[in-house]
Amino acid sequence: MSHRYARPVPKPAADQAESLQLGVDRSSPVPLYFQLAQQLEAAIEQGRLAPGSLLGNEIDLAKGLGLSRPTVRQAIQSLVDKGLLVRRRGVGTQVVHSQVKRPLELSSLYDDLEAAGQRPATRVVRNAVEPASAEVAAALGLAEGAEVHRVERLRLAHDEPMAYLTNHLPAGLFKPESARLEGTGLYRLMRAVGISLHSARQTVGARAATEAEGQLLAEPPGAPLLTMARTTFDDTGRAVEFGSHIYRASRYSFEFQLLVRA
Amino acid sequence: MSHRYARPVPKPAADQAESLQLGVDRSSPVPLYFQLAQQLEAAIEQGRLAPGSLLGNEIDLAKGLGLSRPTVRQAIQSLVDKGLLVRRRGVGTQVVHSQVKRPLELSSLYDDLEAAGQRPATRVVRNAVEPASAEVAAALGLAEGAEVHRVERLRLAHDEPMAYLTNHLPAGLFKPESARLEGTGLYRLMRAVGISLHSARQTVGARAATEAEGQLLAEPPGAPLLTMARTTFDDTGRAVEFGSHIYRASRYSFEFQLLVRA
DNA sequence: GAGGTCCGATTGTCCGGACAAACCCAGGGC
DNA sequence: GCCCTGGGTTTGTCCGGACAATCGGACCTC
Repeated sequence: MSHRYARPVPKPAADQAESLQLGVDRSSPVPLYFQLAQQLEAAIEQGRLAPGSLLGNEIDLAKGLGLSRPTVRQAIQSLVDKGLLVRRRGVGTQVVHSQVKRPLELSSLYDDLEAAGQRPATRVVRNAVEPASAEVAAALGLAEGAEVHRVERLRLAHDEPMAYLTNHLPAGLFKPESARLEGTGLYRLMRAVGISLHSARQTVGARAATEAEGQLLAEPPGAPLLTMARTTFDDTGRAVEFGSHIYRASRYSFEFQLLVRA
Repeated sequence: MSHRYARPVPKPAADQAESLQLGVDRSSPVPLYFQLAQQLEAAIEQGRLAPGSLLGNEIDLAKGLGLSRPTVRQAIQSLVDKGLLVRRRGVGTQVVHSQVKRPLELSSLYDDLEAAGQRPATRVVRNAVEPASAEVAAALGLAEGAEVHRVERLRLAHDEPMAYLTNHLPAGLFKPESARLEGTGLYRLMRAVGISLHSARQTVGARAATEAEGQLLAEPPGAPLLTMARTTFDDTGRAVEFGSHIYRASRYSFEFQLLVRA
């Protein structure tokens, strides 16, 4: 008991570039820092880089890969921003050991369900152009009475109702066709026509189901519903979508990851 | 109507460094890029930089400030990450014009209420050390039966119950004293003793109130409640807190901002 | 043995430059 | 009038280097 090696992980940290099979392809159009970030992320997810272990120092890593230090730093920084790595001056960069998943995408319910293997289906209940109500106009930044598409959809999983989705889109942005809405999510359609979704503001609450809502979702009146209202903006700051949705609380909940801002 | 100037904002974009009173203090210990970022952010918030307007190009900006381009880029990038600016190659950097607020802090209910001027109050109902249940142990990454602090609090605003908060903390991390919990939020106490909160995983749902829960929150049995379960991690990835909370849906909802990952 | 001090290691900040890629607009060709 | 091409502008990527700030352990002193 005379000797102690208290270092968290006394890893020799030799040529990680080789031991982790890191290496970049300079003929690829993919940026070098991005290639490196992807490889590191894969190594972390597959456990080849153990949680808590130290990454070799930036200078050696750069030398081993034939890159400059700024490029290596850019790669590491992108993973720090994702919450996968933590840097400590004077110590090094280590892998966070926790089940950090994804810091909350701007995701659609459709994609969520599909990723969970839930066989999502959509029934378009309504799809029409109408003048915007005061609430919708305010959310979208339009004049009251301006024309908007109104889309109402029932979302099912395994043939069971999950949620009732009501969306409003400024007319002229693009025309959501019912046939396509049945086969995929709204966001995927919007991205497909070149709208680059950027940010969203959303409110999540709960309330008791009305009679009509109960009918739609196969719940008794008064059953707790999860509500979500969301306004989505493109990268110029224009509001491109306002949705107000209700979910069966017995079947659905929101799960997400938060990162503290530096 | 023969001439059209379709440029979004045909701003001459001369010496913005002067017109916006930008300038850095090289004797300050605050990093240069951070000083610049703060000044730009202030200019945006105060409207001196109008939404949609173009920032002068990076090279001129750097020259005007006596900084290098990488430093200016670092400042701009930090604001892009916050969602305040958008870059377009070949075009320039422009201010997003939308009511982007904050991309969701890891905030405590206490701070939220205080910020809203709601005069929050706390009544500590229970504060004891006990063995961890299976659920708590799993959430905190401890062995079942390991000692944990269990804290139950009733949170009021304007003397009305708002939420009932149940938290579990690994014993030995720090001792949450009831007297201090009455005066502030749990997160503030944890930060004060040097625990650096880093990320959290949370689930938001809804359910009907039980008889006992209704009593606590002054709601009838069966009333819809908003539920939130959260596990918080420090920057080494250790779980430092697990909370499972219920909110009166009639009085409270979650509101937050999402940013799309690049 | 306890405490403070020094020092090597590592990341943080900053510089100056170079070329590539994407975008917008004007001009020319049809 | 319409399409395509070209050039100028601006950001994106990458390099190599320099010094400062911070951390943690080793060493020395008392």
